[in-house]
Formats: sequence, structure tokens, C-alpha cells
Amino acid sequence: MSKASQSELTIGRLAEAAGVNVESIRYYQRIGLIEEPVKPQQGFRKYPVRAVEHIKFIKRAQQLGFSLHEIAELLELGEGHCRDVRKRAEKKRDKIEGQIRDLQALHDTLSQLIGACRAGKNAHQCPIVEALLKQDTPANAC
Amino acid sequence: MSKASQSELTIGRLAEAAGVNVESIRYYQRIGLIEEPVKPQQGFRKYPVRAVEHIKFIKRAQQLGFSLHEIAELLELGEGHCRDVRKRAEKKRDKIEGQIRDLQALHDTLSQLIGACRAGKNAHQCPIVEALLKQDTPANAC
DNA sequence: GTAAACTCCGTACTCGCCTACGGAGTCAAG
DNA sequence: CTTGACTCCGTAGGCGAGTACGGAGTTTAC
Repeated sequence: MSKASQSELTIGRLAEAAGVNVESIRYYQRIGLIEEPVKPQQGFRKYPVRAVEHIKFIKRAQQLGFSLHEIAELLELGEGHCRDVRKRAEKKRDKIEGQIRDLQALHDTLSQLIGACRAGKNAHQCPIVEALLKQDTPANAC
Repeated sequence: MSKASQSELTIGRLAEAAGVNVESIRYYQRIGLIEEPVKPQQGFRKYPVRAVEHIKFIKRAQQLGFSLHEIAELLELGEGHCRDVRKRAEKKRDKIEGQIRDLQALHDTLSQLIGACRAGKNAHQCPIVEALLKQDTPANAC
């Protein structure tokens, strides 16, 4: 029985727990996004359980459109003084606001178009097409 | 004087007008994202002015996190019957809704953390760091 | 104590999205 | 009619984010 079984993981178990594959973890280590535990002279590296959350955070952030570089920045917010941390967080927040606005606009446009398409307002050209390309495309149907 | 000067562009002018570089346009053509005008037996290819909007649309969509492949799909909505177009547009809209929700959640989290950091609620660790990593990181400051 | 499963490490490969290069041909201004 | 800027076309290189591989060493289960 290993006395550390619930507080330490091998890379394989970590990968499984975090839902990524081993190679990705090794890649994150290579680029300095996560820390590589020292290798014991005997046996394999051991990862703390919280590394699971750490990696999940990376994946979540990535799905939100952050690059690994940006994620590294987010993580580095941890070093340095609170004021700096806050400044950078605010900047990030502004950027996110912009993204939300853009997506919202696209969403609204799509909704409007879907409505027009459903109503069949325009017999000779599909309103979606029309709007997407502003008089471009071969155009048929609708 | 060229009689078509305001309705046709060379690739260079198109690139300039759309704010991308020539190579990108050629790349988009290669992958079939935009159509390459036929080459006249004499002279250079001519692009219609609306190609500018077309490319700008691509860049806007890209900034919203669409891959070129997805953008191609959006553009292809133009082919096919209105019902199909609408179906795909609705799917896309749902996806965008999800993205907005995620970004909004991140935004709220960041806002909350920025507030906590500003209030200096937690003397021994920066709340942003704490929340980002859930008890990870070297941690100082704040 | 041996076999299967896993880790380690380096290197190489892939895929998406460009960017650069080079030797043509073409155009437009002087 | 020449010169400089631009186009054309193919091919190569680059960066981000992995993925694959292969020959070690190590651990674990039987």
C-alpha cells in the first residue's frame, strides 16, 4: 500500500483525471505552462492532486478562446502584487466584454435572419445568404 | 483611364482594401474559401469590389473564434434550400449562445475577483490567484 | 520472477493558418 | 522602350498546439 495514494498521481493518472492525454501534459511542461515535479532518483514523477484542477482550468480557458500563452499570463497573475494582478485581470475582462458584444451581435443577426427566412419574406433570395455576403455568392434557393 | 476602375480590383488592391495581405488571399483561394476569378489570357485577375466585404467577413468571423472551415460552412449556407440554410444557421446560433454563456461566466468571475481584490478582503492571498487555481501556485502578494 | 502496463525522454510528425521566396510574366509612367 | 512595381505560381518555412513513436527504465499484478 502506498501511503500517498490519494495525494499524488503519476502522469498517466493525472491525464486521465483531467481528461487530457499524457502527451499534452508533457507538452504543457515543455512550454512552461505547468511545472514538472522533480524526478525522484527511484521511480516516477508524482503530481499533486490539485494539478488536476490546474489542467482543467487550462482546458476551460482554452475553450473560451484563450491561447496557451494567454493562459500562462493568467496563471502568472499569481506572481506579483495584487494591484498588478487586478490591472491585468481588468484588461482581460475588457477584452472578454468585447468578445461578448461581437458574439451577441452575430447572434442577433443570425436570429433576425432565421426569422426572415422562416417568414419567407424574400422569395427570390435567401435573406441569410444575402446578409452574410452583401450581394455576393452564386445564390439560388429560398 | 480604365472603365472598370471602381468595380474591379487587382489582388494587391483587394488585399489593401480588406486589410490582409496578398498571400492570405491566395491561401483562401487555395483552400476554396474564396473563389479565384478566371485568369484572362492577357493581364491579371480582377476581383469585384464586394470581395472586400467578403474577406472582411472572414476576418470578423475569425476573430469571433470561427475556424476557416466553419467560416466556409457559414458561406456555403448560400447553396441549398432555405430550410437547410435555416437549420444550419440555428445550429450555429445555439453554439454561439453557448460561447456567450461561457464568456459571461468568466466575465462575472473576473469581475467578482477584481472586486474582492480591490476591497482587499483577503490579506494573505490574492483572491484572483486563489480562485484561478484553487489552492495552487507559489502565491505571495495581495 | 516474469509479463504487462506504465513512465521517461527525445525527436519527429501533423494540422491549421498563414508568410516568405524566387523566377517568371505584365503593366504603367516617364 | 525601359524601369520599377505589381502579379502569378509553386514550393518552402514558421508558429501554435498538440500527437506519434520508439527504445529505454520502472512498477505492479499474477
